[in-house]
Amino acid sequence: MINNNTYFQIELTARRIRQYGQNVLKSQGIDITIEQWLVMNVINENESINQIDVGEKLVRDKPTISRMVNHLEKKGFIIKTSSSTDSRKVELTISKKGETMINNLYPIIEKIRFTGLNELSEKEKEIIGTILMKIRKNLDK
Amino acid sequence: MINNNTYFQIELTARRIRQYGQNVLKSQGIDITIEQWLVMNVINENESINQIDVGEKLVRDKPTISRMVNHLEKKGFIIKTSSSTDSRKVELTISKKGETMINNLYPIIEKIRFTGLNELSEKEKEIIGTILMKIRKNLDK
DNA sequence: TAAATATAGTTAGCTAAGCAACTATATTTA
DNA sequence: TAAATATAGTTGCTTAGCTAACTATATTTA
Repeated sequence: MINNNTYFQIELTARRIRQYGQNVLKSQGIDITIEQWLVMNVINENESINQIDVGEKLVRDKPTISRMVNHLEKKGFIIKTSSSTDSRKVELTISKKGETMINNLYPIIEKIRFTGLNELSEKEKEIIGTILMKIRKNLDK
Repeated sequence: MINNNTYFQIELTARRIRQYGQNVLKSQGIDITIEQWLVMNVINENESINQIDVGEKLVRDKPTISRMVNHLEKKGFIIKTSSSTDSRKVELTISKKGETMINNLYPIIEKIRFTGLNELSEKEKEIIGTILMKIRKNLDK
């Protein structure tokens, strides 16, 4: 049966997590997607980061990051300036509005994380991390 | 760090699996997506199934299945007829062309599955399955 | 230094997922 | 049985992911 397959379960769980998180954000009246939050968070933790580096941290390709960054800029959450030392590059920072959003978001994101994972022991988290990494390594050969 | 987070790893692994599988299919010159294959497979295992039931088995919503089914029909892999007992429903079956595709696909899909999972013991597969289910259950509360 | 190559980012085209609103047919229930 | 409700499927809108092809700027190398 397809539903017993490990791949299927990984994919299903990933989808369920995104869906659950999105619903929580929506229920709080917050106009941002989980993916957009991830980008915001990376920029927040890495002042003046460029798009390539955001993509590397989130393991997303260039066009995906490009569109998400432009989207976040349009929403006024981030500021995008051209690098003065290398004009191919962009420097991304969080705007005042973005900062406010992040401060609102942190506790909610923590709650989302907690909901799915609170019944997992540290040992279990470690085990699942190890197994997932093993799978990715096999696929990267 | 974001990359140590269990959610992030699940999502990343899911993406990597899809990506790897798609590349293998492409390299074999097979014009089908992993998602389309999943739908084909469900129809193949459940003669005359309708779209709602396909959606339930794959945990996808109605519009997603509707579009994928229409896509597969256009490609000539499946046949879609209106149910004679309930004209709201549809009856999905695999066409001759679809059957040929499935027969070609089975060994390739097995190989894809094997690549990522062959170094996992049965015990590990069981453990990861249990943990993933636990996460989903927490989110469904 | 001029030409070739590498890097950063964008645009276009595709598939898929999700939600909401819709049509059409079946079933319930008042 | 007529009206209300439930079910199956479709359409429209949005976001995201991927590939390929493109522009522009930097860096290498011949």
